Amino acid sequence: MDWMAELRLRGYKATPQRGLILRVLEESSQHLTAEEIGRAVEARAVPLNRSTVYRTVETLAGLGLIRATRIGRSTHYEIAGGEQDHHHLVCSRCRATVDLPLAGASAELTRMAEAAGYELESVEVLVTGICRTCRERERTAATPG
Amino acid sequence: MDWMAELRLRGYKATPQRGLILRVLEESSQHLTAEEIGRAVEARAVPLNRSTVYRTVETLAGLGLIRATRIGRSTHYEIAGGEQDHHHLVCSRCRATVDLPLAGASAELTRMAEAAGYELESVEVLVTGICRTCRERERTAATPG
DNA sequence: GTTCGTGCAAATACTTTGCAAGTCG
DNA sequence: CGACTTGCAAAGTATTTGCACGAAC
Repeated sequence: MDWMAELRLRGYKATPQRGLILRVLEESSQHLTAEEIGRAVEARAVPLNRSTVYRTVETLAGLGLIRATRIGRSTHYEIAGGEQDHHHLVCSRCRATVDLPLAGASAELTRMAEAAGYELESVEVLVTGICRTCRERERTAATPG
Repeated sequence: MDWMAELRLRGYKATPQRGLILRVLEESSQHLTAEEIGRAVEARAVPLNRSTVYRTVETLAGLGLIRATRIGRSTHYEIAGGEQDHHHLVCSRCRATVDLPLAGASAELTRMAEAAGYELESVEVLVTGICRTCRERERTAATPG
């Protein structure tokens, strides 16, 4: 995706910072925090202020180019690729996260929201559990010996 | 519910602070933040340090007596009454929150989590929308004249 | 009397804001 | 050139921690 062109097309300035943040998110295919985005961009030898990260992700989320998700105490960002209705399964120990492709999950939710008089905006499903790795680590640690 | 007895029964000290926090949550039937809990207790003329609130809600959540939910940037707490599987519909404007009784929502999620190698712990569904009041206020505000 | 819990103060993590300087179109 | 962006520094909000005193059992 040519992010620079996309930004200009929408009437936003195509700055190197915006391009880098989008590229980093695109290549990571992960949910990154503002801090992680900053470090990833800086790994490319481009200094990037955290305020800029925060302001940029807000702008990009507003444009629908990226999606924000609160996990634990920080907000994580990811490229708003194809599947709109995917959610997150997070390990409560190590924070490892996998996506849950929850295709039709919001159908009933929409109905319920409308019944409550709300105009639906977003559905965020956050499932927590313990991943296999952490479970095995804990089992091993618990083994007497 | 006799919270003091419940606490002692489980081997925890039954302090007035714990009792008050539980009572406040029970009576509010709302999702309160740590700050709101503190203010509500203090409204009963009992000073209550915020650290104590945070430590207490963590303890009580660990005991399963209350439930924690992240809404926006702060964590909200509520009495862990009957319906385990209820979730939240929040107005993105005024933060008004209603419960969504999502009975069987986690059945499929459990299956998916297990398929991913996770042992399920919790399912949190956070739906945002615009409540009727806010929509009407905005419509009125937008009316030319 | 011991152990656990609380208050206080300071620290931490995450995020937001005001303002001057810099860049894009 | 002018509007939009960035960097910097400082502030703000939410939460956590160390420690000494105090309360519950």
